[in-house]
Amino acid sequence: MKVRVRFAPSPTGGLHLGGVRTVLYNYLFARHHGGDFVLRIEDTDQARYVPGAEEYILESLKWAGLEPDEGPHKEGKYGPYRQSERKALGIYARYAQQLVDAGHAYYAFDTPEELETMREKFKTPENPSPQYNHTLRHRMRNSLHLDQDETKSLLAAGTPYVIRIKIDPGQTIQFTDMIRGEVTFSTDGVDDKVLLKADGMPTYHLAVVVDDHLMEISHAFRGEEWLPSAPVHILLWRYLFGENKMPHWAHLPLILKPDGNGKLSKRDGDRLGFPVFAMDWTDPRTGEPATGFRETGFLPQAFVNLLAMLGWNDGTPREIFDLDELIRRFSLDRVHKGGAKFDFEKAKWFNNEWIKRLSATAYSDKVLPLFEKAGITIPPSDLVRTDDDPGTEPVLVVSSAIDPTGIPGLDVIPPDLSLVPPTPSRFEQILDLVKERCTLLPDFVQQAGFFYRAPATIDVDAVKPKWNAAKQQFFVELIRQLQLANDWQPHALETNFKEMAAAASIKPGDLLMPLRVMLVGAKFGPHVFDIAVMLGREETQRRIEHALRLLS
RNA sequence: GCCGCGUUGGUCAAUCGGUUAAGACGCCUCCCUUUCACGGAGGAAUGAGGGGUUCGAUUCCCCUACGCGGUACCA
Repeated sequence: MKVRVRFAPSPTGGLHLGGVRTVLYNYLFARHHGGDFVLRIEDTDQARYVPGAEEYILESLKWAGLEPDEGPHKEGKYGPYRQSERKALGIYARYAQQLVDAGHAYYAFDTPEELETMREKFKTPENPSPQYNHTLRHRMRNSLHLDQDETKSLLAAGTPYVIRIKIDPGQTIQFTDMIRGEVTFSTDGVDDKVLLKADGMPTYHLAVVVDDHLMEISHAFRGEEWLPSAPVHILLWRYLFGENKMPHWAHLPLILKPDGNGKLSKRDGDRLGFPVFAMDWTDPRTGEPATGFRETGFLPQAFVNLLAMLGWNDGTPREIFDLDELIRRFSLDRVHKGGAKFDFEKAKWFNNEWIKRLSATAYSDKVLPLFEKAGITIPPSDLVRTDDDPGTEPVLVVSSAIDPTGIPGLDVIPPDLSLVPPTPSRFEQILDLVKERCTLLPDFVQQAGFFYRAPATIDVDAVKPKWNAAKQQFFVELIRQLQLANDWQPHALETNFKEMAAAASIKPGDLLMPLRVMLVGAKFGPHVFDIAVMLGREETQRRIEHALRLLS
């Protein structure tokens, strides 16, 4: 049987971390088994529908590199992929009717107000939320309780109704969850869930079963919060298509908030200062904004990597994986049962790892706009790659991300020479120079901005206390020497610098820091002679001269 | 309340009956580096509680506690 999995979000808002992880596990499973990954839009709740959410979800998946094989954006032979459109085709009503005819479901004419009244009336301290079930349904207005003629005339009169599943008590429902093993429920605890709403839309319960069948889904992954309603779905499968045709279920653990307990929510992100959604999202109805991982400066590789490790591991101490490697190694039996608290510090660590491992050529296009936003213009000549080959994908360059042996700590360079990276542009060379200092993409502006803009302020306090005439004289001489230097390379500059220091009888260390502050403006950055080389002769001289004026 | 699921350091976690209970993040110390990082070496820190089963339980079973989820014409 062909492996087919689906992600079935409802377009009600931004795509949450947990949602992306569900997608990821779907995707990894599908790819691992050579199967299909389909996107199905569960837009059956008209009241909660949010325009733009579907597009947002799709774009998020594209960013993360987890594009579905089929979906509303890419029709396959199982379409349409929006449940509202499937409803219009009469698909769900047909199956609901089939259930009614077989005696497994019934019409219920109770209005929302009547339901509310019922809940109030039967509420007790022992049973705070009475269910519409075998103990109560005979007191309600439904075709089980009403006599046939009455039901017929109600129907004929166009009275609004829903169709509910008829759950018989005293049965044990059991199934094997791929993550949790045997799970058992008694039907005593499950209510007569609505299958078809008064507006003709199916509820999730009907839709998930019908569509999983029609779309030939072989394995169904969803969040743990769905576990309690699994018996309804199993019964539906039994009544409609046969339990033996049912997909294998896997209920994924939740992603929890870092402090305290409970599901991670957008609120927690706002409160603790980290993103929860994949990309920026503004609710079109409330105007409420939320920041995304993308805009915070995460690399999609890191995002996917960290999400994969939140609830799964390959059994080795290894933690850095690219998508291909995850596909190769993913297996459901190594998915955790318990929920995992989200740790933003660790998330940032993953991002820094990926920034370091990749060549800047892989993400310079994402960093460039950040410089521009900060008012730093990069000259076009700095963006040119000398041997620019538009056909080369500048992605995988280094490293331990590719480790076919699986032996921890053993880094293997990929033998695949077809992935020769392009020669970095000057801008990219600069990014490569500072990347180990950056955990989020915007950090590059702080770490490399001085290459393009002379420091607005110079940390003279770091230099002034130990400043003297001899040092002043040294730097005046240095400017002259730099003018003469014919080998403009880090090592040559350093050698020359140290010789000068020796000649002036000053410890090189006492001069290195001042030089750094002159060029950078503060005490940070890569090796100072790398900076000078990158800056170029004139700019280096200019900055030293400028600083000298401030110091004298 | 009822039903279900879960519970190894602060966090992510390995272990699939026998280990000095890995590793990672974070934290601390030191080294490297006359910057900031990277890197390297160390350190503190873990099996919720109680019963069983067993020669032996973190591991299997039961109970309790705690947490989470569900209990909608929401998904």
